Amino acid sequence: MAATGPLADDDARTLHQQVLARLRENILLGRIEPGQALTIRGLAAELGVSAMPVREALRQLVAERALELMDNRRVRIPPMTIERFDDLIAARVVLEAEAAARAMPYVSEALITRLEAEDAVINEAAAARDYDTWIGANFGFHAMLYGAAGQSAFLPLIESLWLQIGPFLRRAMRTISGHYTVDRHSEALAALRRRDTMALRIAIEADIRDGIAHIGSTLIRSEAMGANAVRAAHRQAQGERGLVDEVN
Amino acid sequence: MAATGPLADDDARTLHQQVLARLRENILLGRIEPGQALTIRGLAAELGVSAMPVREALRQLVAERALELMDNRRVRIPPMTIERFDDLIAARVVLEAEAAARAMPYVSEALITRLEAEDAVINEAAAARDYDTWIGANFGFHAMLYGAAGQSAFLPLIESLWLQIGPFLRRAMRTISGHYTVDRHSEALAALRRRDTMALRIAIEADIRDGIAHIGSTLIRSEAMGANAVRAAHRQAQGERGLVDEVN
DNA sequence: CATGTCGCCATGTGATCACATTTTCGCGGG
DNA sequence: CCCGCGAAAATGTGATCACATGGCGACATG
Repeated sequence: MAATGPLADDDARTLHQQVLARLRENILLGRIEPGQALTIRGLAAELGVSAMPVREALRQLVAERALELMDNRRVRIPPMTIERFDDLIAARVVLEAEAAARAMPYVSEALITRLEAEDAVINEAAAARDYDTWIGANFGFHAMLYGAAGQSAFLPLIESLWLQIGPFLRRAMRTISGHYTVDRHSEALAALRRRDTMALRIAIEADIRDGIAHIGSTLIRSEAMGANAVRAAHRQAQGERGLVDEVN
Repeated sequence: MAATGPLADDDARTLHQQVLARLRENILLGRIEPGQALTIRGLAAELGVSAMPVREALRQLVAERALELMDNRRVRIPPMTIERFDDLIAARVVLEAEAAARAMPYVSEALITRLEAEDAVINEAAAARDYDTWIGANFGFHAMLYGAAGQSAFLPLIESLWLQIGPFLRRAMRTISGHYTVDRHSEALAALRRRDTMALRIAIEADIRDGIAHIGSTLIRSEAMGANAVRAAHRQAQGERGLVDEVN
């Protein structure tokens, strides 16, 4: 079920492109559980295609670090470790703060309006615990901002990081309970309106550190401690901070 | 000739892995000219394999942004533009400075000795105009440093950037004449010995900006002006700065 | 009980082919 | 000369198959 059903019949793209897009989305949105079987023949059967486009798509996802090739030549969602998580967060902070600053001159009022609409979608999805939309719109918000200048060499790098974090992010979201609204996205939007690049950098970094970095850090360290610590770590996370943008 | 000859017979890796490694190396070292034919059947014939491992390797290289998939479904070395070049340099600066700082606690005296040896290789290769070794050892120096802690999520990102810059870097090297030794690597090594993280960050950034960013910037802006400006830009680059580490 | 061996099955890899798509080339006309 | 058209050639895509590799269970042995 890692492919979540067959491909549509009337798509003009090559099968490989369709398979790749499907799997990327499923990884980004955390729909594939770690440990779930990812075999070429299994995915091909589920998607209703031959093995070829699946093989090539898997190669591409390995290259993007969304999937990991193991010694037995199978692929899997890479397990999250403390060190890897810290690396991914640090890389997100330096790349996304820089990408946002570089995008600033290209951000129009119309784009700010669209970003606001996307932020509203995020907040609704968070309240409704619609994880697909929550992650998808969140990524959409960031990609929209960094892509304001059009093609950017930063975007594929950032996308690889999101793909790597996606499965873990969904699990981290599930540890959140309650509903508060401390909103780093609105701080970023305010910085954009004021054309304040430094404030934008700070807001993007705070968005990452106060969001996924905080909740994810709690989750991954609790996993390293064992299952019993999950509840204590969960209560700590709940008590300390607002939660909506914390999962960015 | 983009593959530079057939594969070796006694390699234990899968053919796909061998093809991928060969093509990655050739792209990183700038052995493939922009515009050079990259067809599946052509590469397969040159490497002495069937189309399959070549197809899969090309998919992977597209995912790493080393190659670009065009509308006609062919792949090519992506052309360098001013905007893209600026993005790639900025991304290198933020990622590599951070990766170096994170690696600092794991850098041993033995590693510093190995870095010094690699730097000597770079200097010899530069003096001898051995572009393969010059680029390869330079990348080796950086990868050795950032990989001091072992696996790092930064390294694949950085490697993608080097793959994207590689073909252009080789061309930029060819515009350099004369032999001076202003050495940013030795500044980085000095910072490592002193355990001075800020100085290391500064040295890495200076290495990138005073090196490839400077020469490459000259080349790409001259290309945007036209071929006649190449000589004027070339003389300017020669007159201003030492040249060895400037190509980093 | 633990360990090793063997056979079977699932899965990945590489080769090949047919078909789809794109490029090249030759010819004719203006 | 250039342009358009059609055919042939080159190239990419997807399907299929045979073989290689790895995992697992059953069985034998100490």
